[in-house]
Amino acid sequence: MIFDFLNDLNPAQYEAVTHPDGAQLVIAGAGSGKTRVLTYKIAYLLANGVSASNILALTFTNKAAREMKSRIESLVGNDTARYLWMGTFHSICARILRTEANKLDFGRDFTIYDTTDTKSVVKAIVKEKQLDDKQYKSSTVLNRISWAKNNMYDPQSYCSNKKIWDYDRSCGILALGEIYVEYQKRLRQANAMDFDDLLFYVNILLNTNEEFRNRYQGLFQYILVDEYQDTNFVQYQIVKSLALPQNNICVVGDDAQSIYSFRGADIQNILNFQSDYSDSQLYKLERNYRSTQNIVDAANSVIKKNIGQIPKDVYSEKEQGDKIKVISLSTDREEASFVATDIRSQKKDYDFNYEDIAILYRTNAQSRVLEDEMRKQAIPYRIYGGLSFYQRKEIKDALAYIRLIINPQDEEALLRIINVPKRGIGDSTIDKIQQYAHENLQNMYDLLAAPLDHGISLSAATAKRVTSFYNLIENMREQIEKLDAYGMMELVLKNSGLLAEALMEKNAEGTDRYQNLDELRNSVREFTETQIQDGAEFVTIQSFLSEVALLTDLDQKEDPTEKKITLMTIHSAKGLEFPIVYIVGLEDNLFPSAMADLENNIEEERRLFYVAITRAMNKCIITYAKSRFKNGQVNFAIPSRFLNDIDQKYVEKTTANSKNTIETNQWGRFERNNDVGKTVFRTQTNLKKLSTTQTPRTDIESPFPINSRVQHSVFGAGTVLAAYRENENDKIEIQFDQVGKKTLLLRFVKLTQITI
DNA sequence: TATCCGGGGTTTTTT
DNA sequence: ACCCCGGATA
Repeated sequence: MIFDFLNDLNPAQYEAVTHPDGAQLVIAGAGSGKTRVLTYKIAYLLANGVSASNILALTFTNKAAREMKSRIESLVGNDTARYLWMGTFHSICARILRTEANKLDFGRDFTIYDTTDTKSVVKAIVKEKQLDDKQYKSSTVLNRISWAKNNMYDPQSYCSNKKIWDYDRSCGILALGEIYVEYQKRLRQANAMDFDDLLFYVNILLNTNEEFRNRYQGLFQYILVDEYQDTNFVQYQIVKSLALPQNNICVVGDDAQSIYSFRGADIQNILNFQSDYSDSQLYKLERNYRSTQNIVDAANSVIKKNIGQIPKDVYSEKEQGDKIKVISLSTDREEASFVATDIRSQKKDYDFNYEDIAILYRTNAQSRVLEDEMRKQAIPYRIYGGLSFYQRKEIKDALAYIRLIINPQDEEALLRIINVPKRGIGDSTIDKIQQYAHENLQNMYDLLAAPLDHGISLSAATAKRVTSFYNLIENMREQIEKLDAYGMMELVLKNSGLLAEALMEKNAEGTDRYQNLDELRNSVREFTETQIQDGAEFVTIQSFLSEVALLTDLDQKEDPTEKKITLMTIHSAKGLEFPIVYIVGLEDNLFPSAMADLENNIEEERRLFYVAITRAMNKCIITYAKSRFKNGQVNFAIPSRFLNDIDQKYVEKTTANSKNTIETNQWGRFERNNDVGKTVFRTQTNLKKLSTTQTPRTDIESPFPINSRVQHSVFGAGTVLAAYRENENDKIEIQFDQVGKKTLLLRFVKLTQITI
């Protein structure tokens, strides 16, 4: 019987899966089988004769899409799942735009600019407009532009909007509109889109192009959206528009797990779903199949502290399980070493495997210490986020060659590789050509053929080098129709000289780079083979590149034979589960983040904590450190307020060494009971050369009297020469005499007394 | 043109 | 501790 698989579902899941046509909201508590419902629902539609190509399923990661597809294939017993439109918003939009690019006056081989590219565009604009790059930091500008696009403001409407103008004025960034205009112009000239453009343009087409709208509304008869609580305004609009007119739309999510507001996600989308679709049906999945009762109950007690959610009652019928362990350590190093040691004992005493274990943290920066410690204790680990494979320099270089070959207008790619490997084309040469190109509205690439013909003043030797770079690229361009993706990648690696360069370097770094390039080559081959298996006749390098641009390292294939623990941020852990989860760094100003002390952000941080706890199936171990090395100096921390949010009856507290108290007096000396008498100073900023114009003051209260001798943990002894007070910030600067070879200025912060 | 040095600034989370 | 940039130097 083809509907046999429905027997796998519990009653609530069954109802959701077999919901008839129309709008449907599935509120799925953590671990309640959300993915299962989506998967089975699609299988159910297929079994009912709906054609795969008429189903659009939007997932949060590409990996989730892949896994779901293969699961569906095994449920329905054939490979029709291949024709599903399934992927992230970004990859689906990219796919649509490849075929519709001409409607927007883009070429179909447009490049997708990543953050590095967009940053560099913004920097160039700010520089050319002679704006202050402190005020107009590329990250600030890009955040703002991203916000604008996510809210469907094009450059014109951005500039003419009074509210936006007021806001930008209050931030002292009034030129933003102007930058946005120029930015968008540049991207267009480069035949490039950024991440936000992919969504933005699809929505533009839906709003303005009737033929387009009819085509895709007709194509997507059924729409399913995973993680709906993390959709932003554009995504909301796209879904809303595509679902018309029949509104066969099924959204799945959990408002308690909304953690992406920083990129525009609006929790209201899920809260308002029922009023947006008046005849929608609500389903709730409340039974958690993942975690023990203790974990579920503890997580519930945390999330209860938030107000304004869809009421639900998540419960587990698994065993009670261990209590959540909360462990206090004195430094971040000790925290890492505790975790490593504990992992080894879990593995030995309880027979867990490495792949059962994850360490989750709030910020990527925390991974460093953990990594060191894992290596020290010989624990195999896999780290996600941070510098991913496709972010590495050599990989980006190789891909930039491909980008330029495919899209000669791609100026960022050109700038990246014109002198990589070194071929004697320096900054001033590049500047001249670029300037000429911009002034005369020409493509930089076209000028390279014969720069002297355009009157660009270069020495004959330099011009020759430029032309030969042009010929290098042109020669490869000629092969693009003939060679498949793998062939092209081989050609690029060889002809560009990147492989040779890595090989020449006879150090560890060089071999590393060589291996990475080799891995890139392998991944192209793998890609090519998979596509052939899926029925493609000829796999182009274009298809590889467009895939890769939207890949995250979460999407990387993992080798199942390699058993490793997982290190990742809580954000990337969303949707995953592990038998044992360590959550580290539960300190105020870290988790919750220092950026989030405003009342409306604290709830999102708390949801993040909820997400972290609910990743755990059997054991959840939480740690915090009393001091942490950050930005080159020791910072003292107090335990996260979230620790108090957990109902203590689910918690077992351990202090690694409970006698270890730290007290600081208001000037940042602190004394430990085990080394009383030693005075350690907390410095707030880095040491810097004395360059102050301030006049020393003698009238202020200072723990360091003039001419007294002090001992610094790193810089040794010094004499206090002067003290300053910096406005009302309770900061005091002290000038030491020759420490090492330099006169140093230290800055101290007045601490409020803390006791841990 | 390439490389080296030093100063200054810096940190949330990601497609 | 780290990265990025600019200026000086080879």
